[in-house]
Amino acid sequence: MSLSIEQKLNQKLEKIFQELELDAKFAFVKPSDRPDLSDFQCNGALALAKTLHKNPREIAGNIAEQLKADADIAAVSVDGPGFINISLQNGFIGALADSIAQDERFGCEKSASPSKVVMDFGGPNVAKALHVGHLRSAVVGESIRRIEQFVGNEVVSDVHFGDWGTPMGMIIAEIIRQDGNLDKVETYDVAAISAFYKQANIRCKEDEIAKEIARQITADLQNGNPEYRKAWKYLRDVSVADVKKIYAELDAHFDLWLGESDAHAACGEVIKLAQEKRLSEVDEGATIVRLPETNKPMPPVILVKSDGGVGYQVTDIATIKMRVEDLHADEIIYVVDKRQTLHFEQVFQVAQMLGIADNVKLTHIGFGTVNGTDGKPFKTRDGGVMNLEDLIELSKEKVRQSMPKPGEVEGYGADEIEKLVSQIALGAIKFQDLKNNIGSGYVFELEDFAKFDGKTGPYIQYAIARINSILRKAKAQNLEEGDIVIENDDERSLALKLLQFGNIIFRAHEEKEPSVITDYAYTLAQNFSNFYNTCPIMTAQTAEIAASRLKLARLVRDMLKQLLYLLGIEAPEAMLKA
RNA sequence: GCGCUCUUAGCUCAGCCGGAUAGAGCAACAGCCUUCUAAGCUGUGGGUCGGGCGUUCGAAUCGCCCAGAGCGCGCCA
Repeated sequence: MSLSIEQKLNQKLEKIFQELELDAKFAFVKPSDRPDLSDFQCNGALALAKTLHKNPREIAGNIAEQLKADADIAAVSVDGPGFINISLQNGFIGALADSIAQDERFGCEKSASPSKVVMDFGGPNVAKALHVGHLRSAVVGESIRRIEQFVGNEVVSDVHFGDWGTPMGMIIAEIIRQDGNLDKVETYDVAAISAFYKQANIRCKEDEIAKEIARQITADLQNGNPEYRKAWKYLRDVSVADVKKIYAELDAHFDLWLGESDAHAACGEVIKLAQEKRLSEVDEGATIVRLPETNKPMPPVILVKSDGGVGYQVTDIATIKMRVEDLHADEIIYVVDKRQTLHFEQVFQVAQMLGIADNVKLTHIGFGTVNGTDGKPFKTRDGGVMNLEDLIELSKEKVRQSMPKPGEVEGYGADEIEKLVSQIALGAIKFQDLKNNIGSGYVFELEDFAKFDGKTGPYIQYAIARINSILRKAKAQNLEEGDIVIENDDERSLALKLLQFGNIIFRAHEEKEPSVITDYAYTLAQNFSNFYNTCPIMTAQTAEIAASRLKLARLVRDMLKQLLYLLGIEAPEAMLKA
């Protein structure tokens, strides 16, 4: 199994650092900031100079001297205050590229000690259509799920449906208010249920009494009222069915479709445990757990509300308990809005106090909100939030306009065209979201989700489609792959880029940051575009060059497809243009 | 009030456990299709990295102060 090129160079450096009795912590390279001077650089000498009180150039010189002896390295120089610039032999680059070209993991090893990771993302609610706010959780969550899986972890994803809170009581109350009873509940579809919820929402905002009724119904529902339970089950089932459709379209995969309600029994255990450990107390009618005061405001966690119902703090704690006991999770990753940071800090802390999270790593990946141009969470002109389905359709329509009509291109009927439209539109939407750092929110520009130029999903899909086209032609002419030979700059930088794959995956996994992959996929596709323009394959000067370039192109195609897969994006075989 | 996050090109964002000339996309302008898909490529212009002080041989990056923005702070989720 081969290593990424950085790992290879790091190993060489580590050996030298050890021989020179230098701290190997600084024995690492990064792609050069000055590509005009070198392929990679090591700044270790600068860092070491501080602690050793030595001249950085002298330290760098000693390291460089040793590196020069390495046959894989073409040139080493010490520049500026003590940068070590390293350039590689073309033969070395070609050989490494050859080795990853025959490996479906491109030289990226799986984790030696895989762990069981439970992922919690999606977080849809009963009776609420998914809107743009749900896009990030689904898209980011799915990407991280695939990255974790790729590095070798066993991942179980759970949608964690919002089906146990006050909104449930609000809907039921509203239906009773309008119908007099719950007899007609099972005749309502999602749209009707959603309409009830909207009306309930307005009513409860204006009317304290209505709110009180809703709260009481919620508590009764949770505590087992059979009539409410029956209606609730129907509402929940209808909502789940609806939401499944859109997650399927987004290609977000959930192994479990559990909700807050599934933690209800465990909630009781958590409450009991807290009492036994004397961690809970009753305050203003509610059962709470107080948290140690720090410089941060830490409001107490409410286990049981004063009306006897449970809120999402307990259900989340109880869910941790279940995930540890039933699923044997080593790590639980939550991909949830950044605004929930305090909530998760509280929940994690109580889980630890209760001793139910002793052997599990709890991670909240808080993503920034999708904002409007005013910097506030995105709203449509009428003040509502944009439906996810509407957003997707909008992007699709834009793609459709640039497409040939069904039948115009051989082999592309209505179904094939529509499939293509969907792949491209969703590629654009997901990439648009994923290219932003998770933590920082981004401004939602409607047009951006229907843009296909520049740093976009379709740009990468297009690169793949062009390579596919070459591969078809090569096959027709019986051109076969041969050893990779680096004979010009564009081939060289493309190959060097390809060799970073393992390192990129490692970073994306470590930082839980899909934008590391979008960046890499984009620059790789960019490197390929240069190669495409300057390095003809079918009309290359010699058969050897053609064979080498063919392998490079195929490798780029396979890698880009893999990268897109890790982003949850499909790669069409071809891209058609009207 | 307390706490968290943020302020980089006209716009949207990278870069941030200190290092060489601060990058990309979009937008603007100028070029490139008898040659593997122009959803592409090449080039040009565009920045006192919010302001100030400090630490350092060296600061967009670390610390402090100020200004501005967003978010969060017990019975919604």
